Formats: sequence, structure tokens, C-alpha cells
Amino acid sequence: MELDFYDKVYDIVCLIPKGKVTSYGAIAKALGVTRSARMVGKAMNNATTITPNIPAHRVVNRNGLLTGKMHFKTHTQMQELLEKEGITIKNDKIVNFKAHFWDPLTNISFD
DNA sequence: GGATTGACGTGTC
DNA sequence: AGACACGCCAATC
Repeated sequence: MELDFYDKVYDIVCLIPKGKVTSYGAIAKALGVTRSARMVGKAMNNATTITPNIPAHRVVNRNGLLTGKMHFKTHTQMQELLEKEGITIKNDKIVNFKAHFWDPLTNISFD
């Protein structure tokens, strides 16, 4: 019995180090479903809606843009949380995104 | 129950 | 290199 796709996503997101961020596609790719990044987004939707203990604010799109801020309790909380962790946000986008990027593939193994 | 949408990304032109 | 097309599949209408 393997973990469900959603569960894996939750697991990875929970494992994102503080002050680090990752992208939906990176998670999807880590799970072997590179083209199913949207599913990660759906999982995150559940995460914020049903399972708010998931730090979904550390997950952004490939451009480092805070696309999911609107789904938070307050659309400013996402930016606030990220800035609180030492990440700078400019125009709803992460500054120096690459430096804060955390690749699950190089840190996690489900095998 | 078919059609549309969506926290995205890759591939192609 | 920028723009467009497609895939993914769950949830919603």
C-alpha cells in the first residue's frame, strides 16, 4: 500500500526546511508525475482548506510567483509568512527565488 | 453526466 | 527568445 498522491505531496511540503521554498512542478516531478503539477495544486487546496497544518506558503509556481496567495485565509498571509522566514517578496514574487529554492529530489527519497 | 475550470509545467513553433 | 498548444485529472457547474 503506497501513500496516495496527496499524502506524498503533504509529506514533502511538511519537509520543506524553514526559509526554503519549492515549486509544484518540482514536487510533481519528485513523485514521477512531471506533467501533473496541477494535481499538486489541488492537493494544496485540500492542504490549506482541510489540512492547514501544511506550510503551503512555501510552495509557489515555477516563476516564484505567489499564485496561491488568494487561497489563504488572507491573501497577504502567504507573503507575510515567507518574509518572516527571511524570504523577500517583491510584487507578489519571491526575490532571488533560485537561492531559496529547495528541490525535493535532492533531499527526499520515497524509495 | 458531459463540459468547464484550475495553487502548473513541458513541448513545440 | 517569446508565444501558443497540450497534457494531467480532480472537483465543480
